[in-house]
Amino acid sequence: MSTAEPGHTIAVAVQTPAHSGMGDLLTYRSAQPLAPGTLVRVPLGRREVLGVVWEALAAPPEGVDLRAVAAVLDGIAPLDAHWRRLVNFAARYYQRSLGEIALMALPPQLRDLQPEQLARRLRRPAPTAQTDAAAVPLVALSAEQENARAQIAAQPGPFLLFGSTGSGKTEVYLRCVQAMLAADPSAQALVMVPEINLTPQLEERFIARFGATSVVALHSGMTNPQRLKSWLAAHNGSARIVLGTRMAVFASIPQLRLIVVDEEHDASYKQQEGARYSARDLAIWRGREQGAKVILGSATPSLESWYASRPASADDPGGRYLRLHMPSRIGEGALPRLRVVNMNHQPRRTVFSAPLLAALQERVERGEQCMILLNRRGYAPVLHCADCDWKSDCPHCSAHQVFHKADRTLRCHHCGFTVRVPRACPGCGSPDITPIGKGTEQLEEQLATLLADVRRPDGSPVRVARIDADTTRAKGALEAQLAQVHSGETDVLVGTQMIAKGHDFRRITLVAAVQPDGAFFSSDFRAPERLFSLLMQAGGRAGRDAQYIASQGSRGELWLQTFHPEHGMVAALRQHDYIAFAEQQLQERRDAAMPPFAFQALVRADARTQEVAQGFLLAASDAAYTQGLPGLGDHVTLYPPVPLVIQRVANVERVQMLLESDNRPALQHFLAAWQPLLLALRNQPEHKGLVRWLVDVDPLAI
DNA sequence: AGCACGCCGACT
DNA sequence: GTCGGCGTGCTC
Repeated sequence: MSTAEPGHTIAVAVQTPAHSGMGDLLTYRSAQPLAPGTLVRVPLGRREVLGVVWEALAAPPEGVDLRAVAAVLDGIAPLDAHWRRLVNFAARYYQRSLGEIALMALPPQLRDLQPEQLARRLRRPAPTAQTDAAAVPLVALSAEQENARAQIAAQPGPFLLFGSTGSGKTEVYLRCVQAMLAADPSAQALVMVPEINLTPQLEERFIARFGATSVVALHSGMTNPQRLKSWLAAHNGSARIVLGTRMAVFASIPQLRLIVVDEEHDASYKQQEGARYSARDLAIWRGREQGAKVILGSATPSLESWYASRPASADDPGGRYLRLHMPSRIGEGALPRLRVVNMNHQPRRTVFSAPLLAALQERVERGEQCMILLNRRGYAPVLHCADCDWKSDCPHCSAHQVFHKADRTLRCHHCGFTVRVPRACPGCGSPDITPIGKGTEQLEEQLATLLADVRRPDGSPVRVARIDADTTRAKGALEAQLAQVHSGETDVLVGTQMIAKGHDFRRITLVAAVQPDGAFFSSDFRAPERLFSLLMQAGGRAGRDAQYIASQGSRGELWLQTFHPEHGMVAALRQHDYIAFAEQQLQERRDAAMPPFAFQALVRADARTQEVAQGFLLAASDAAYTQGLPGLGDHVTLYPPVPLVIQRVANVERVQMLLESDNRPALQHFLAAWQPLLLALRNQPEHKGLVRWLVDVDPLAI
């Protein structure tokens, strides 16, 4: 077809397959010059795809027959250099192609809209505002809040807003956004929360303060048309405030001046599939690049952020962040008291110890609410045959199928494989098959029995409810169930950690973790950090309504049932002392040369057999040594491949290899140089059974 | 990743 | 005789 026709040669980012061996950018020709950032539709094979013009090339590359750009989406202003630099950085840092990140960052509906359809969409008049900013009189800030606000106004940041649950961090965010919007009539703000569930309540608060026209939300729970609409409003500047989950960090926000990352320690900010980016870390990078202040907020910061915000001392210039501390609870609500039950002194197999049961009963009789936490869905994690030792193993995974009593199924939580519960043992026919261990379903059932005779103040029987991923599968189910708790209909709420996050249950005065011990001695070095954060957050739920609690003459309590009451974390929890806990954890990390004192990446291979997966990583390791890749041996350490904790999922064997470095750029250089070697290996016949391989930079768990 | 082409089994 | 199974190969 075409030869050296006149026209312009342009490089376009399209969604090329991550490891197809194609370059980042494909080259096309265009009759008109096209500015970088312009959205175009280009032919790719037999289809036509969305692309982003990345740069104009002086000359077409040798030996490729260029095809012409099919259409230009000129109704949308080109993406600016800030956005393109963010995409470029994320692609390099997380070892993905430019096109993959660029397309991931755009609203999905743009991919399948023809220019005419888009033009029609853009002509549609924007609905006029239903809600104006309410003239709500502002409550006065506490001295701590005022100090934080003033520091954020005066300093460049980034800031770590370290404020306990109930210290009023959200009000500080609101004031900072308000000040920034007032100072600059075109300025925009980005506010991120870890989970979709938390966006509605945040949206409500921001709309009440700033009006519905200035606020848009961006998260995966929205429909594609909604997402497009929000994205366009952020892109053209009509939305002053963008609220969203981690994906919002990639929104085009040309006049971005402030970024808030609430609950910055939360693991949800790290994407766990595809491009494994950290929205919190990208927010820091984006803020610096685009000249926006960044506020990270948490009651239990990640150790990374805690370390990065350490104050300067005689022999240490201090961290890159400015730490702002707000230790007090608004309304003088006392922090909950910690109650520890030593399970070594309880009868074996006790689930609810006598003292905890008595406390629950007492609270219910007083009309108060309780919350029981257990991180395991279902009735029991495994079924077992007493005669032949059969266990309900998933045939496709190296994991047990979980017994769900409600619908009489055995379900694998890793691949979804579900069967009906057998009447007799599939191994030997014995009828003596019994559930081992406890899940939330069973706790709910047992509590209902144990508290059957307990009466609420009005004489009605106790009501036990459960909230977990199983009870909230249907759309709107979570909201409905939360509303039941708020209305006081529920006395005792059993659930997984999803009930501990962010939801304000004002009348809960007791929170109990019945089996937290797993995390004390987990192989995952971040498990203690996560448990501490969860318990502090959950404990913060207990007794937020200070007046109510005072009127009852009681105090919020956090109960722990543990076989290890001497564990250091227990003491730190008792004192509500995040600082002591963090310092102790940091010391351990420093001694073991772990993050934040070292930088990590994982390379994982998925294959049909364990041998192929291992073989691929061994070959990758060998290749790195024979090629003498930069940094290997002095700055970068390669560890031997090991199977994942759950070795096989859906009949795919999974092996991973840890890389560690004392220097972030060195690790980056190494990974970039390694990538082409991995690609070449993949095509060798001895690695035929390889399903995929992936790189996880700054992994959360190893 | 899509989406083709390509060469072998049970249906209108 | 076709509809369709998923093996493998390509996309500026």
